[in-house]
Order: sequence, then structure tokens, then C-alpha cells
Amino acid sequence: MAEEKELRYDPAGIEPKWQERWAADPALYAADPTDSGKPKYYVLEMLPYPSGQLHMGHVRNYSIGDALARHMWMRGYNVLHPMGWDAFGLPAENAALKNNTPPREWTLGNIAAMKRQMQRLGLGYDWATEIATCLPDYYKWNQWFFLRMYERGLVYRKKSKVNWCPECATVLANEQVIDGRCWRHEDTLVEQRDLEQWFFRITAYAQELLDGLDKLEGWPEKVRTMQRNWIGRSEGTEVEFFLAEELNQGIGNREQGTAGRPIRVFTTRIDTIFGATSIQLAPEHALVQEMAALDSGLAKQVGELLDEQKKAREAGDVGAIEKHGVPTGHFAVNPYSGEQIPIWVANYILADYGTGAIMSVPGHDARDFEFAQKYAIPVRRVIAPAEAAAEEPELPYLSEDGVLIHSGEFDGVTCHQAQERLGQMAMEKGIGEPTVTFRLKDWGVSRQRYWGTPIPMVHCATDGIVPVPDEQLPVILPERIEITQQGGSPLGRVAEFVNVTCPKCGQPARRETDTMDTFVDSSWYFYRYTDAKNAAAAFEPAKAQHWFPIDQYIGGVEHAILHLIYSRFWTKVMRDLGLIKNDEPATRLFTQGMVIKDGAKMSKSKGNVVSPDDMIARYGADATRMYALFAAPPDRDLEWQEDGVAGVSRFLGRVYRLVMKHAGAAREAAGGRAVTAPADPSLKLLRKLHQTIAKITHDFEGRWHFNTCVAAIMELVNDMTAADVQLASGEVPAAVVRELLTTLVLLVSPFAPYLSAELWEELGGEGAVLRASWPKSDPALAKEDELEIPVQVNGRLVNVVRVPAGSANDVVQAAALADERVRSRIAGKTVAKVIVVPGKTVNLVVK
RNA sequence: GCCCGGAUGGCGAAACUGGCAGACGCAGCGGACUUAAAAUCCGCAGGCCGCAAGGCCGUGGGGGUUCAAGUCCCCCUCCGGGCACCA
Repeated sequence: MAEEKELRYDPAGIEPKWQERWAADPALYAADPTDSGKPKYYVLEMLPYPSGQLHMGHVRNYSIGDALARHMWMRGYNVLHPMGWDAFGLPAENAALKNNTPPREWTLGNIAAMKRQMQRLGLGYDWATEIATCLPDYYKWNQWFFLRMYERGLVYRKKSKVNWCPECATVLANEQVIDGRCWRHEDTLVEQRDLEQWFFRITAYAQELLDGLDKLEGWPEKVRTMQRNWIGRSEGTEVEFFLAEELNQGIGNREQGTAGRPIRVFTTRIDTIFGATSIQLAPEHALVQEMAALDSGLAKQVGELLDEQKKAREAGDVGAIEKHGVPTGHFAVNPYSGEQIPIWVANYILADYGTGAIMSVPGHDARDFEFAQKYAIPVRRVIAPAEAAAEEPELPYLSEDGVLIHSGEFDGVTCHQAQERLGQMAMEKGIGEPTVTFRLKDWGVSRQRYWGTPIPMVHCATDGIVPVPDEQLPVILPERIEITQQGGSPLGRVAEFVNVTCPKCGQPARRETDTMDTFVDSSWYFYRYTDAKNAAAAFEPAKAQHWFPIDQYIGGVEHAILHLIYSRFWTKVMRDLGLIKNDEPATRLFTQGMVIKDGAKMSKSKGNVVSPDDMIARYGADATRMYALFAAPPDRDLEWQEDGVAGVSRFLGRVYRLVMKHAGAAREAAGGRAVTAPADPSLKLLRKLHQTIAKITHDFEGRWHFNTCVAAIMELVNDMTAADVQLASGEVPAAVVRELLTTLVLLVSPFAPYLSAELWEELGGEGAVLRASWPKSDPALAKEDELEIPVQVNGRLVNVVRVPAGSANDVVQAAALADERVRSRIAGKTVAKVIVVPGKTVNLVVK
């Protein structure tokens, strides 16, 4: 007899073999047609930027998504699980400068490399729907959408102060500026420049973007809160003060002769208007500019205030700016009281929020209070607590649950009533109205860079701005181009690109040379997956309608604002264009935690990067993926420990050997299982098996604690290994062995697809394991017939008693009282009370 | 300053609605197999005291509710993230 061959788990042998087979069978991971009759499930991981190398964050992200996709396939869903490339962006231009490689070549090379890595990981993507945003068949539709939005007034051009990153040599959106620094260059301060730029009117959807958050119950509360803060809705009143004519030295009555000119302020506390003791204007306010033009001393001081604001913004510390202001020498009239108050210019007033002007109420606003203290501006109390207190509350008194005092005819009115009445009055007098202000600004999308979607517009001397007609799309990004970092958009130096004829008049004209922010690309890419090869449209509405909304979207929380707010906006625009019916792109969003090493986020500068290729080479893709799911719950940060990967690899080896050893018996098993005696080891194993099925199934339905799923499978395997002799001897019938092994393989398959494919075949399973049905837990089998009940005395554990499952309380109580150790513990004392929690515990309260 | 998370063995973590704290794994220790090692298998393992039986302590700190608290309530500390003169 031949010696038993030693079984070694060899992922390097197993994995490439299956990788080849899967590559040869593109239908395996492809979605069925929309009329397949199966329920649809769209699971999506955020598409990567093709840097050239997957990092562990990607591995984690995709391992989560792939496990879910595989599970849903096995549950019988028609699963769409696509992947693509967010392929425009500055790194390609930097690489071009550095290596003298054209951005396109560099990008496509990176895509090929990363795709190989993904395939090596065994990720089940439908590569037939792959997209790369840098290719004309994709970005053509960016241009098409741009034109549709232009027609609807959702795209406009304006000159304004914009964020400029000197390192990127381009403009940034507000969302791309973090603490005054560039989102890609943490060390680079963003400058403010005046530039003519294209904007998307995202503010037109501000209210809807806000309201929609309430309905996104499948999104993390954290993300919803961040978006709410970003949108920053604020209800208040705009109201006009007036320049006091007799004191305004010519400014006030220049236009209107008698009445002073209005100064419009925005306030959320119109009820405190009788407490306003100054007006504060932003240094950039038009009236300030006008005043400064007449007063060189003031002009100089205003210039200083502007500098301070700029410095604070650049330091990323606008909130900590030391308040500083200058009186203008002019006065304003309070429209309600007729009182004259001084007009100041202050560095803490923002020009681009509200009206750039406030009424300063130091008695009831912390900032105004601080300012008034510094400059000895009067502080007046105009709100009192509703309930008269022994002492007056300290100022500034910020509560809105009070009543007005020293406010003329409004004395005694509550704050909330006063807000309504004063707002109403402003409207009647034509000096203002209740308004809503948002923090959200329009999305500046112009980039003075090369590697992006050309903006489909032409500048004509005669006709002004003229959209490129649809039939001329795509406006192709020229390929041969010299990349430099200065001197405006590189496209401006490509004559054959720039010089066009005006689509309207046919005269020579100049093509727009800015490109679109790459966040445009990722705002709608997931719709393209539903119809990726469509040459006539971005997608066929019927297809998008079938798949949308995305059932589960998975990605990093760093996109909570940028990508996730832009794509919500885009979805609403597409809905209003009649292309889709859904209001939101994704029903459920999951944000996974970061992968860290030695307590810090992996980064080249910290030298703590772990390469996925390295892990795969050493332990295999299955072990790498499974470790990424096992080491921590998916929503928490994960500390990468290589020893842990080795442990998972060892575990997979145990699974391999266990199944291989008993596969022969399992294959030959005929008929169903018959389990009788309670002492039967089969029964114990089947119980554990069905408990494990129930646990894992439940987790896939929403809890997603894949770390404990893997632990549960480990427990099951431990039990099966411990019963190795019974499995081998026939004491456990072959039919049971077969059920145990095949089910084990099915349970493992979402986490370790290569190994399970191999073992599934070994067990003689039909077709791909992915096409097998997810196992069902049999509650009768899973049920314990005996329970261990801890017995406490005065809340302290004394012993554990075994009782049949479902025992009546008095039976459990009797068992507890009969226990030797319990009896010795309560000897000589009186049992005052017995608490029996069915199936859980017994607590004896003794005195 | 405001809003979210989080803090449990040497380490990653578990404990779904209050009911045996530390499952599962890593590292460690002991054993089997081996000439030896690797691999594998079996066992031990929160801390302190004890030969043991057993006892005491223990989920960042302090108070509270409860028969019973990692879990609920109040106060505080530290760590991570987000927002921040937004009037």
C-alpha cells in the first residue's frame, strides 16, 4: 500500500489555475440580461484612480464588495458587479513631466497593471462593462451632459475669486480645499485668484440635496451629517439698514437725494435687532470699496484687514483670526428703532456668505460680544429669559427661548414670534424678507490642466460663447502635447486644438482650453456600467432604470463630501433631464475603515506600506483577502499584521486538508443522512454546521461582521477536525460527511473563492461554486437540546448547570438549587428571591 | 468651541435586544511526531495570591440605576475623524 501522500495547501498552484479558467469564462461574473426574471442586485465599489499599484485599502474595499457579490449570486440574484478606472487627473501629467511618458500611455499601462492585480486577487468583476474615464467613448458623455446642463442654465461662466493650487497649477473646487490647503498637496497653501471659470449650479439643488439626506436611511449617519454641515442651510432674514444721510458725507444721497441708501444685512436673529449697536461689513463689501475710494486712510486700513483675512485663510485657520475692525466714520439707521449706529469694517466678516454685512448684536452673539468688548462698542440686553430669574443671565445671552425687552412695541413677545413678525414687517415695508442661506457654493469645474475632459465650448469674437454642437462630440483631447506646469492650460498651446471655426457664424474662433474637474467623471460613471458599450447615448434609460438605484455602494469615508455630493447632484440633474427615475444614486452606502500599520495610515513617507503583491506571493490571494475581512469589522480601522495573514493561511490549509482527506467518502455517499441517537457525533457536527450557516447568512443580511463570520467558520472547522477519527471511520455516515464538507466549502466561498472552487471540484460539485445555492440553515438541526445555565448567587457566578432546552423555570430553578456548589454557597442563608431568565441565567438572592 | 466614532489580555478582537467578559486568531509556553528542524497535531494561557482546592481583583476614571452593567443614566480623561468667526 502506498504511503498516504502528504497534503499541502499550495495557493500558488491552485490560484493561477482558476484565474485562467475564470478569464476564459467571461460569462461567469457577468450580469444576466435585465429580463432574466431574477431579482437584481447592484453592488459597487468606488472605482480607483489608476496609480499603477493597488494598495491595501483597495484590497479591503474590494474584498468586502466581492464577498457580498458572491453571496448574492449564490442567493439567486442577478448581480451587477462592475469595475472601472477614474483615469483622468494630474498624476498622469506629473508622470509625463518626470518620465517623459505621454499621460495616455502612462495611464493605460497603469490600468493594465492594476487590472492584473485585481484578477490575481480573484475579484469577480464583469470586465465586459469596464470603463476608463479618459477614453473618448466615455468623456464624450461628460461633454454631452455639460451641454444639456448649459441649455438648462445649470452651467454658467463667471469671473470670481477661485482657489488656486500653485503645485497643481490649476483651480480647485471648494470641496477640494481642506484647511486652506490642496487636497492633493497637504503642504501647499491654496491662493485666491480672480479668474473666469465654468460653474455647475449645484446650489439650485441645495434644498433637495439636504432633504434627500433624511431619506437615505441606508447611509451612515456620519456621512449624512457631514453633508448637512457642508450644505449648511440657515434660515434667517435679510433686512436693510440705511446710510444716515446727514452724516454720510455725500455717499448716501448721491443716488436718492433724501433717503439714505440701503445696507442689506443677513441675520438669523432678527428678534435681536433692537440690540444692534453697529453694522459690520466685510472688507470686500462694495460700500466699503466706495467709502475707501473717498478716504485714503480708510483704504489703507481696509487693505490690512484684507491681508489678515487672506493670511488666516491660507493658514487654514479662519476660525482663529484675531478680530480686528475699523470704524468707517459713517452711520446707519436701524429701520425698526430709527437709531443711528456706526458702520465698521471687520476682518471676521465673510464677503461670500449672506450679504457680506451683518448687524452686530453684542448682547446676544458671542462673536459680536468679543468684538464689542475689544472696541468698547455698547452692549445692550434685548432678550430676557421667559421665566423671570433672580439674576439677569450673563451676556452674551444666546438662548432663543426668551422674550424681547427694550424693543419698543415688541417687548414681551417671544423670540420665535418676534422673528416671524419682524420678518413680516420687513416685507410689508419693503426693506427685506425672510430668506434661506446656504453655505454650499456652486461647483467650479474649470481646470487649467491637460489630462481631463475638454469643455465643449467655443469663444467667438462675434457670437461670444457658443456650445459645440452634439454632432461634433466628442471634442477629442489631442495626444501629442508638451506638458508644462506653468503658463495656463497646456491645451492653449496646441494650435490645431484651439483654432476652430465658430459653429454659429463660421468665422475663426477659439476653443475653450480648460478641462473639467475629474470629479465630473466619477459623478455618473455607475450609470455607464449598465450600458457601457453604447455609442449612441450615455446609456439606455431602460437599462439604468432596471439597475438603479445601486443596492450597495462601498468605499472610503474620504469621499463623504466630494464624490458623494457631486454624484447625488448629478443624479438629480439626470432625473430632471428625463434619463432616469431615481432621485438618489445608491440606497445603501457602506464606508469601510482605513488600513493602518503600526498605528498609522500606510504611506510611502512613513515607510509602512504593505504591498498586496507581496502578500499574495507569500500567502496567496485567498489568505490576503480573508485576512482583510477577519482582522477587524469592516467599518473600523484595520491594523495590518502579517502574522495574522499567516494564521489565516494556516487555517485555509486546514480546510484544504480536511476536505481533501474526506472527499473520497463524500463523493461516494449515496442517499440522505439518517441521524438518530443524541450522542451521535453526526448530530453534534450538523448542529454546529447549521448554527454556522444561520450566523453567516444573518451577517450578510446587514450586520456585515465578516470578522466573526470567519471566526465561526474556524470554530466549525475546529469541531470537524476534532471529529476526524469519526469522519474517517464511517461512524459519521458518508452522507453526513458530504453535507458537512460541501456546505463548508459553500460557506467559505465568498471569502476564499480560489480554495472553494478547487475543493468544490474535488467534491464533485456541479458547475461553478458561484452558481450553487447558498445553504439554508435547518432550525431543527441548529437547535441545542441541552443548555448550560450559569447560576449566580447575589449576582456572582457560582456554577453552571445543564438542563434540557426549553425547560420550565421551576425545573431550572430546582436544578440550580440542587447543585452542590450552589448549596454550599447558600448554606445557612435564606433564599429571598429567585430570578430565572429563560435560557439565560438563574440568580439567587440570599440573605 | 460644536458634532460623530472609539478606549476590553502582550497584540488584532468577541460578547445582536442588560444575563458565564475575553469566542476566533496572532504572539507565547508545554507536549506528540522527527536523528534534528520545518510543517502538522494535541494541550495551557486576563491579573494577583495559593502546591492545590479555591479566593480576590478585572472592560479608560468617578458616581448611579438594577437581582444582574463592557452593555443603560450622569460627570470626567484620553485617542481618532469631521465641522468651525457661516452672522
